[in-house]
Amino acid sequence: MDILEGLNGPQKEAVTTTDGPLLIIAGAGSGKTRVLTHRIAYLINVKKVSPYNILAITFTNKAASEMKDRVEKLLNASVKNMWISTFHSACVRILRDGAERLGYKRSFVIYDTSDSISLIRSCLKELNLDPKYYEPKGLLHTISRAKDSLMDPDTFEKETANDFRSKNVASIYREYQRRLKQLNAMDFDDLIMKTVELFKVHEDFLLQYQNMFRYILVDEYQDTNRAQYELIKILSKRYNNICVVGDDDQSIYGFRGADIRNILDFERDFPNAKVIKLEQNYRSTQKILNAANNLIAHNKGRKGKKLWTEYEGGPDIVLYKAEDERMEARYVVSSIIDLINRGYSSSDIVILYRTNAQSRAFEEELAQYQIGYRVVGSLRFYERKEIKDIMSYLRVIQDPSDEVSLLRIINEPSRGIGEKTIEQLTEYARSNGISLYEAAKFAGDTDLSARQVKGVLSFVNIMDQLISFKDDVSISALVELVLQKTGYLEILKSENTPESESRIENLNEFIGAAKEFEKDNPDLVLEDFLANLALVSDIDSLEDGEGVVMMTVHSAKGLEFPVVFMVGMEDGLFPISRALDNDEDMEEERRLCYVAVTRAKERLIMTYARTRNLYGRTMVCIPSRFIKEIDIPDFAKEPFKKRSMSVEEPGKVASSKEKYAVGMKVMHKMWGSGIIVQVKDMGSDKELAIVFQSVGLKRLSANIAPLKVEEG
DNA sequence: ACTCTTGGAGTTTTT
DNA sequence: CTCCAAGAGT
Repeated sequence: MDILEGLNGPQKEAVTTTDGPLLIIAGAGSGKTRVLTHRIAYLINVKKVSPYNILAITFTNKAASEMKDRVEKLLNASVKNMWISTFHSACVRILRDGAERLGYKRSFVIYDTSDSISLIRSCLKELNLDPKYYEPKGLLHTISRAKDSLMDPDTFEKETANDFRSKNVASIYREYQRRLKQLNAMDFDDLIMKTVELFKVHEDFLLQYQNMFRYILVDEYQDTNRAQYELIKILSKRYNNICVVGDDDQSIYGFRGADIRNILDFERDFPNAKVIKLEQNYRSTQKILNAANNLIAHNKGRKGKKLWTEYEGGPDIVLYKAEDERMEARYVVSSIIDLINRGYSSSDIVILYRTNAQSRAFEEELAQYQIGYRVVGSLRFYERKEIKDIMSYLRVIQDPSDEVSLLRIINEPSRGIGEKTIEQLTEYARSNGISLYEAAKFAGDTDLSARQVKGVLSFVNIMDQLISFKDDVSISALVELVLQKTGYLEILKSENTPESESRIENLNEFIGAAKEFEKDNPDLVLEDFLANLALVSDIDSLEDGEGVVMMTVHSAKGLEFPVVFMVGMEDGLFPISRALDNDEDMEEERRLCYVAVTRAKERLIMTYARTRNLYGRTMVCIPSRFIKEIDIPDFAKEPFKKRSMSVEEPGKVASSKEKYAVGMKVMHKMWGSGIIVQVKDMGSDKELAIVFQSVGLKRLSANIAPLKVEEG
């Protein structure tokens, strides 16, 4: 098979220019992933490069596994051991190899954001600083940015202002790093920073990896931060075969430390670099691309490119002015009903907003008309309490000296171990130079009351038992044992609320993830599972399914939909108020808007409201400046039938897989649990009458209502 | 140690 | 308005 078949001119050139620095500017929908995967295949099949000499880096696990799949298909061979991974996973792999040179144990644990925040809280306590004036979240952000720029605490102290507060922030950073090392832990930013440090200090170690990674590819280069830039710069220095792919117009993570200068200055940083632009778009109509091109032309800090397509036709872009946010939601939902009547599937449609809080009005309106929907990413899987709890249990089983995790679960579920008890145990641990967990074992020797000792020992007993099971049972079985022995599951079951049910569901999903991990990696153990888990967080990322999709513009990056609604197009909301008086922020907002526009394949509908309730006050809004900037004569006035709320022809709507019957218990997304009291046959659909605990009797369509049948 | 009340804040978030 | 976190009260 010819690897170059079906590629356009610039794409071909991007695939075959294998040696030397190469920057590929890949516009939205220009076949970027295609180029990357074909390039890897070309290196291996045509250039006879060993797969082990290639390092391909992406930003998300999803992107990495997608790339792996596609390369495997192209090569018709497994690439399981190839280095196609995220920055973070690649660094973990390197650090497991070299952490000992930095004074960490090979088995270091990875802290996620909330672990880091708890640790900062504990540092503040240690330093006697008030969390009111030193907000842990803000501190983590500051520290994180420092690490993104490769500033250690000493450099940080020198580089920042010489005032009292900054000095304290520097000492918090120093204390935080000291504690992390003591706990044998690294946070997300350490993974990159420490890898760079390792390479800078140990030349032999660096040489080994430089020789290994003779060809380096980086995806989403516009989103790299300083540390990531240094990492690839240092790794590619010997062979100089560095290919980066990105779109400066889609850099939207500046607030997380992404530095757009990395892509803008690539040619300066890597002399003799070749630049290839991919401007032909295979996704959207020309009308949508015109809007995108017009908008982004208002940015100054960019390389400049113009997307084009062979698809000239397409419907006009729609602009709708609503009286307020409720009317906005009504218009959007009535348009959705109309589109479904015309044959679109609900899953073809996405509602994009700037802030998560905006989803509410649309959820309510969609639920009212029984249209299924999915909200993406407001609360992520690994941030849920029950998942954090089970993860903490597993971490303590793996390493009882992991104090942050221990503190999280020592009284979860409640066993009467309160603040006082923990304080005394910590004191005992300090004065005897032992870990908190060991101190708990000796609870009987402390001056705790009999009741306190009982609680602590019952916890230690359960944990010791679980630890003894660790090496003998599978990971998923261990998870189930934890849930059972600690009584965690039982307590959730007895609560019997929609909330507890969903927690149980999440825990089952977690067990499922553990089983999958065992299947994919039969030779790996709990330690590996935990390391993997800290980095794989988007278990509930968008899967194929039915229902209108709702998400922030940020989470929409990389996705495409036939129909895109961009809502809340008002100055102060999008662009967000904080960007109004800052040119740099405004340009990032504009790029964000560009990302939103370029998600649309066929139809783009923008809406704004004249007034909007914000924090209980009614605000008068002005239309987003981006609407003017898009400046196209193609805006249609009233393209949809006004408020046609009835669905005469269901069109291509969700088919109900479940069979409903009177007496069944069901769960509704909005209204919680209810019981079916009547089922009416309506041809291809069924009308269900359901009595909900929360709202009483409702009549819903079986085909489109977001319902789940409860067991039993 | 748990529950209720009050107050303060309220973008985005691939790892 | 509405969600959380910290403080007071039981």
